[in-house]
Amino acid sequence: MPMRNSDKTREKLLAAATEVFWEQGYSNTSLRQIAQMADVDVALISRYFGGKLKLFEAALTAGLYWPELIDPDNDPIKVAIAKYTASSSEDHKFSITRMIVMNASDPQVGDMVRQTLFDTLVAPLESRIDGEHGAAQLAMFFSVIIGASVARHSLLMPGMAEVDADTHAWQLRYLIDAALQFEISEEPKVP
Amino acid sequence: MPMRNSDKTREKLLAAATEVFWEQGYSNTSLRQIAQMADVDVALISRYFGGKLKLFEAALTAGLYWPELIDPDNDPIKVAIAKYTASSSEDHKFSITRMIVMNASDPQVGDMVRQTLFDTLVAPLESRIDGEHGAAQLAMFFSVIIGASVARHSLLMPGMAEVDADTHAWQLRYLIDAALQFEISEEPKVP
DNA sequence: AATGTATGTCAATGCGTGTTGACATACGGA
DNA sequence: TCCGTATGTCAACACGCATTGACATACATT
Repeated sequence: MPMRNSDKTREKLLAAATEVFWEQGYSNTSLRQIAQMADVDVALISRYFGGKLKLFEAALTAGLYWPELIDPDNDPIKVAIAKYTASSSEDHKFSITRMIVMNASDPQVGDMVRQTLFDTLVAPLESRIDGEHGAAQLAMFFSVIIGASVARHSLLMPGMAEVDADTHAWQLRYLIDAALQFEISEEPKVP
Repeated sequence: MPMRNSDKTREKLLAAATEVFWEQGYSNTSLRQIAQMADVDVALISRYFGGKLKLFEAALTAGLYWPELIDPDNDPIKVAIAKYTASSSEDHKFSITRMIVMNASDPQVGDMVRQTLFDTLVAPLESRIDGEHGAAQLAMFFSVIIGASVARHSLLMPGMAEVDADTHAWQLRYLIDAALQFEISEEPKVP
């Protein structure tokens, strides 16, 4: 009793793929699992998307919440910080972590994930940063976000995983602030 | 022409397993690959180690370079920082990143990886840290190391991946210094 | 030298995977 | 109403995987 709406089928598949790919990574996810979750036959995935890799590619961009954080009309760094550390934090909390997980989970998709990360996150901010140590500050900015996100949500590091969202936001903004004030000094500050 | 030295065989298997597990993670590594690298029959793995999971468990502790960083006779934080950011940096550079990769590569081994991470890294420092914000500082300390390591070695973030070791060490020590000076203030510092 | 055990070799098994093709059915246009 | 195409269903394939058991060989002990 097939009803003629392949678009709906495609949407269901993409939705299921986005959810499970972002949660489990690439190689730990099977097409049968996605198909079952979408209540669709497995064969239709290869038919409609052309294979697992293509489906992953579609799910990668579909599940990316970060573009909302980039506001080209304002100072991008500040907007990103404000939005990330504010209410959106818990909504987007997995976005970075999942990105890391997906990048790490399979070398086959590593380049793809990294490229998407750069295009949607780093590049928009890169042209706006200035100053002598702008590049380093930007890298350290992301480094801090990545570390905090992984420590909190993936590694469940004590002192960071169990605290409430506000406390974590404070920790995060403190580190971000430090990262953005970085400049190379004569000697490292830690003995 | 089997020669009677099963210990040697076990060592070769463990060495190969350590190398490839730490590089590729759990589920992306096959026992056949390990066996081929060690020039040993696949069946001996299950015989000697009792399965893939047990072999991974052995390789996990065997490949951990971090215990060297913990010196119980001195201030552990400072020793860890000094050793990590100094010459050992490039030797151990992958240790943290690989830990993330292995943690992410398979949910089956996530708990094991995390437990090992805590037992060998966090716990030894945890009892030594003091002050009101000691726990948060420790978490942020690791958070910074994780973020910098992943950004530099796994995500290849521009501004952090292509710089030389000394420059990266400076960035790292700067962030560590900031993390250890953290205390909750009235208002976040970043507008 | 004979024997039993430790060690290594090989094949087979069962399972899950992504992908493909043959077939069936419902729909839209003639 | 009839036909061609779009959509869905099902089975099978070829592959790689971890694991197991039967068999062969080298060694240590007697």
